[in-house]
Amino acid sequence: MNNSEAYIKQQLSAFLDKHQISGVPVILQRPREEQFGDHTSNIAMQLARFLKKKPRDIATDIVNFFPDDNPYVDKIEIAGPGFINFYVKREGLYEQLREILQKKEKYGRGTLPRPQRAQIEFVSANPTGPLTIGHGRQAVLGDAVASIMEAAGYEVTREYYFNNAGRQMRVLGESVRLRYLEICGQDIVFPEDHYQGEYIRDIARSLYDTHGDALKDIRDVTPFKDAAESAIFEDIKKTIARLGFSFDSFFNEKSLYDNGKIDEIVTRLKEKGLVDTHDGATWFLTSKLGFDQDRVIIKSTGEPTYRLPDMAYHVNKMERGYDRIIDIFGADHIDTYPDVLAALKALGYDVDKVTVLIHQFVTLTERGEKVKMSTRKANFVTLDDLMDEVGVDVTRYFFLMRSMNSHLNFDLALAKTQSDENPVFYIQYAHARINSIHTLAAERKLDISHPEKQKLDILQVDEEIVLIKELIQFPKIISQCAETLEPHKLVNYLHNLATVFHRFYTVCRVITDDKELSLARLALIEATKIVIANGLGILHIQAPERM
RNA sequence: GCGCCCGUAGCUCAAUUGGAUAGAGCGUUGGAUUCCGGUUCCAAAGGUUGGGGGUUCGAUUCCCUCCGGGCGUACCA
Repeated sequence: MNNSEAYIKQQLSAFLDKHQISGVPVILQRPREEQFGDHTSNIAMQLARFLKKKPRDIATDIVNFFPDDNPYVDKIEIAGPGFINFYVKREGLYEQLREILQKKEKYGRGTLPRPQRAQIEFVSANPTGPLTIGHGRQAVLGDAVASIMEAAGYEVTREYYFNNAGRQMRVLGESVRLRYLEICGQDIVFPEDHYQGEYIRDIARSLYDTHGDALKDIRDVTPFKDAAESAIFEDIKKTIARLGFSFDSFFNEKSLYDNGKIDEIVTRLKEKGLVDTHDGATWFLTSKLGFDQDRVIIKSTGEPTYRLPDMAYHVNKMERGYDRIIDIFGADHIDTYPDVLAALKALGYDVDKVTVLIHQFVTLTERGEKVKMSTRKANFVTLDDLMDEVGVDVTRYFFLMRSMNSHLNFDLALAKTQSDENPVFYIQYAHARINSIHTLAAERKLDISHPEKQKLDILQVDEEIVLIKELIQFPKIISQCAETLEPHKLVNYLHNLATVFHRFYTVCRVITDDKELSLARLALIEATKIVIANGLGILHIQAPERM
């Protein structure tokens, strides 16, 4: 929050106190249109029912309540049905512009009132194959959410939860074993429901390279499974690293069995009278908690369903003492979490700490036709393939530019052809352009080492003022994104900022014979560069010096 | 059938969480550069926000109902 905003809010609160009104929030918004000023309040319309007066009359009272001379507000107008529009003094803008130049890479960070710890779980794909484009969306989304939270002041743990036991993994091991036997020269029948991908052959090949045919009589799939798991995991980690981040921890579901936490959940739920056994299975009585049906947590085979370890895992997260716990799931897992949360709540944990983010699918199209993606059938395009085609920055940008609860339509052919005119380059270009102006400034012997000490109030052209106003939104954007956990808003902001900058650049020549003006404009574009670099940095997208 | 998400310009998507004349990109059409990077800028055309009701000063946003699409609705994860 900047000074003018704080001042206006304070005055409005004082007005409410004077009239002994409570329960009406004082909210300032930034008007959509430039002509409506810098801040706007709808409070007069909100108060109409309390004061039993016309909104415009109340607005007049409020305007009169503001002292004539104050350090921040230049002009106040009443507009439309009763909006109060505030026009701030320019001195305040220059002050805030200077703040950017002083704080540099710290600008916009640390908006959280007090430091908090957060854990965020995402990707969590079992190691049965390379990451797909679908995983890519979640990986980039999760990392960006984590990074935005870090910028706001959270200490974030990025966690990957996986299960290396169970049916899926046995099938994987068996798939490798069969390919291995094939390489050994045996005739095999490869079942349709096994993993068809070429990477299975690669793993089998490397086993053959190190062991020859020594494993051909081993019926146990374990060595094949283990080899596949470690090879695939290594691959996944490489892909993640290429995307520009890494996980702080990999949490193995198996540990929950080993330390008895799985059994403990059943016992504790039993104590609450929420567990029953019939038809050979153990049931979680969700119908007692308002759900329409009970859920099996231990199958008649004695094997738990996914719900049970999920519950134990979440209890574990709770006990680690985080302030916030974020789960990111694809839309296909939408039914998994209500039971888990219900169990947590029943066991007395504070469920409000948990935020579940569901993102919709990536529908991949090729020449207008939908491509169904399945790891098992191997008709998928891997995340690495995508990065090979369009690069890391475009990949990240593409996954981040849309709201997560909107389906992402990914036309592969289009992504390739557009990769050289992608919107991400539009933002990066602004950054590179500024750098190149700085280079010229240095050649002209202009001293730009201390832009924060520059005289700034000669920046008076509309395009300059608009740019300043856009720049100083940045801290608020970060805190809003951290609150709503929506990275696409930061993306949209940066794109808009780039637009405002390019417009400024077209109208205002930075380096001219007027030395004082040149230095002021150099300071302005330095601030622009800082904000773009900070924003892209948070999204883990490069801000290049030249392109 | 039930639950969640979505439906906005030709296409892909936004919309300050209920605000003023619903905005961008791509595509289409027409313009701008003796000068700091034209991967740029300006302009035009393009809309009954899927349909219908309701809530109120005010609805793309909230509620109801229908239509259409996606994902679930397992003793798979």
